[in-house]
Amino acid sequence: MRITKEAAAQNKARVVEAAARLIREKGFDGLGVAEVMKAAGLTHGGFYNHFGSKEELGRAAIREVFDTAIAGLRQRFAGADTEAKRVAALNGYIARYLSESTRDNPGRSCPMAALGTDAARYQGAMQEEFARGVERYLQAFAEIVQRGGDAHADAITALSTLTGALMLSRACAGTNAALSQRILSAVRDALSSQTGAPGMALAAAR
Amino acid sequence: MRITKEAAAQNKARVVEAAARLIREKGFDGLGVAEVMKAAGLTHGGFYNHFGSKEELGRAAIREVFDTAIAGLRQRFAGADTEAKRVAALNGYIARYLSESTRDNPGRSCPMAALGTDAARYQGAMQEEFARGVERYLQAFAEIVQRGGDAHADAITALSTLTGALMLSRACAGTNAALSQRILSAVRDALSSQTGAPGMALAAAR
DNA sequence: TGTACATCAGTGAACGCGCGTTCACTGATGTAC
DNA sequence: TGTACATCAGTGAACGCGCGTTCACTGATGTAC
Repeated sequence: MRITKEAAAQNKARVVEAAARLIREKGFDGLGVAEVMKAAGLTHGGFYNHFGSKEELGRAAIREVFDTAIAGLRQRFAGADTEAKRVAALNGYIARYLSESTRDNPGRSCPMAALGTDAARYQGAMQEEFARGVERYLQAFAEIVQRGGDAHADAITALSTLTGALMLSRACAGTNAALSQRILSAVRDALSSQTGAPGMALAAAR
Repeated sequence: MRITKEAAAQNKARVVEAAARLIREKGFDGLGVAEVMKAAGLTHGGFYNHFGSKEELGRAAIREVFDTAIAGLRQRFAGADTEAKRVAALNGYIARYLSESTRDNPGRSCPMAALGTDAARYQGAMQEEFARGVERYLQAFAEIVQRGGDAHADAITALSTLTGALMLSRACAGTNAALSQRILSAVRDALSSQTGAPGMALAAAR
């Protein structure tokens, strides 16, 4: 039965949101069209009223995931207008990024740590969307987090360390809880010890 | 037609080697049983003479991948018995790990950077095998590369940075060559600037 | 050391399940008059 | 503002392809005597 244009747009948005969560939890290959539609409260048949293909949904989900992540990043540093506040926000960001809670909820956290190695195999539009997302996230991170020095290079190094650590921590979580925990705390300590250093906050090296 | 036991064992080894390359290139889901058998010069029907399931092959491939990687690591530092040689080997390792050549040949390089986010979704035996591999690699890395301080923690931080950078560099390679290149060189520079520091070689922070 | 038979690695066709995609249908919405 | 008709979001069955897995078969190897 036909529904309001507005209702249809909301349905589509819910499908994209569901996909943004599920793609991080299960990967693009592990995600089913029917499953996503069900998670959005719909049946699978109507999928192609909104998307030309599963890949088109994948692309929309990747954009959504980066949009959310970047918005969250900006919000975390929104009020940090003094050096002290900036350092506090930075430490909070690190502690949260490398927390058990984040590790155990990939569906709600960093796109790069959840999809990074898959993304290297994406084709066409999905590959483009992911690369654009990485660039946007790095850009936002460099702008917000850093002053002086080569901000972009520092942002790259810091994010590499963060995403790598979260990814490795997740890979071990199910079977070696101690190692998984040690990865989180080791990298947390390493990065936190730098946030106070003037002009090189969050840079893993300089 | 029946063949020599020895020949059969060689065939199985070739299948595992092919899988070890292909799983890094395409991921476990993207890898087909028939494809792996063909790459090993066989037909798909005989697969179940060697393995109980595709997952069992996956497990063997993951072990093989880590075995190869750790052997390569050990070899690189084999003759480094002085501090100067150790620093040189370390710089060589970093330069190679974060090279275009490595980036463009996932099938022959680091398991963690090629499979990390997939591994977080592995189940059962594959998950265990991967986690064991990470632990073995970290152990080898800590023993070989580091002296003094908390070697294991430093190894974790350094490897997180390396795997994260290689992964991100690959995700951008197809669509944003400049960014991909910048990721490699930024992290190369950041890590290389530390290898000479006494007692904290390769530690991203201390 | 030969000989006869059982074993089993490899082959290629076939099965069957999952999943992306298509399709006929429904009925409320949007629109033309 | 009503009215009649076309549109189209949503439904659920069905299609069809890919791929993991199974199976009957082959013939050389391994083994029992």
